[in-house]
Amino acid sequence: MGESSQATGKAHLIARLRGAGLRPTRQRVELTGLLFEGGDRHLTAEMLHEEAAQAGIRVSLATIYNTLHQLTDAGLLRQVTVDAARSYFDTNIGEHQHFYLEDEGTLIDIPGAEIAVAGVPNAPSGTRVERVDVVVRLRRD
Amino acid sequence: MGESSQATGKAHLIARLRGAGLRPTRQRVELTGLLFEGGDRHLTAEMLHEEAAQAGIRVSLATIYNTLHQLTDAGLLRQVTVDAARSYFDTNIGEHQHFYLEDEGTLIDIPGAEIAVAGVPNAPSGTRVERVDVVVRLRRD
DNA sequence: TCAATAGTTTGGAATTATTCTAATGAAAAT
DNA sequence: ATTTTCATTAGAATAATTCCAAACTATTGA
Ligand SMILES: [Mn+2]
Ligand SMILES: [Mn+2]
Ligand SMILES: [Zn+2]
Ligand SMILES: [Zn+2]
Repeated sequence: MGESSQATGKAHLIARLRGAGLRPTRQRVELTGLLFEGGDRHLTAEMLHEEAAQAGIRVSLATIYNTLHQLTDAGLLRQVTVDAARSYFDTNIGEHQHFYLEDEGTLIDIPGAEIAVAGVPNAPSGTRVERVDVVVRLRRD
Repeated sequence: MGESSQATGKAHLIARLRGAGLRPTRQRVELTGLLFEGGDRHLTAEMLHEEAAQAGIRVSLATIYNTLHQLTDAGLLRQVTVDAARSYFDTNIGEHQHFYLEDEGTLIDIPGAEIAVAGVPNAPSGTRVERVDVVVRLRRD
């Protein structure tokens, strides 16, 4: 086992990308590594770009956006809209909701089992519910 | 009663603006007229600008943004973030939630009495809950 | 193994919502 | 009526995101 546990998942990452119908390019493998190694994360395109640079990975911002959208379309990421200024991508695709710290721009998961929404009226005819999002907005006190 | 019921509220609008600490300028009076005469509405800056133009009111987009933010800060409007591409302003400031028709970009109110969120964990220390937003995202089926 | 093909990356330009600026205009105060 | 304070505006500036066309790379299948 010459490789650190960080690199352990490389084959898995490639399988993941293939499963999503995406070619496992150098960029995609490295980005999915950053995204999925290390637990649940909420990050913007800019944040991921920065993190990649930090890790010595050279990827264009266009590729960051492409990859985030492709992974989202494949169901491996979820896009979270809480701030008009920027989009967050969530590596946790399980059922859960969010605290949003408006002062920080930080998202915190609320496990889906803990929170419940009751009394949602029937969806207007011709439509179906795609998702129910709850955002608990927080402010420093 | 020479004036149509549309114009009836002019004095009221002026009082409303004064109450918010805003000078009742021609533009603000006309914009608040469009906003608050005619029930609950959800609209973007661009939509309001267009509507003003339609009504023969000449207002710059900068003033539209200024006014929407001032009214929001004064608590007469509420900003709704459901789409990364644009900001909606809601003339209904009562407690309620929303359906969001993603295909149309349309918001529909869900009365606050009908819907309930249970099981929200305590806010992290140092923070307080400012608001709990529920968005039921709909898709054409 | 090696083209041929289809899909990917990239720098930089373009787009779009929103904000900023500095000059001009209007409301409130004196 | 004058002065002072606040508001409006055109257009420039910002910032997130998307688009583009050229250069690259993974995959295919001879
Ligand atoms: Mn997209
Ligand atoms: Mn603002
Ligand atoms: Zn999350
Ligand atoms: Zn509403």
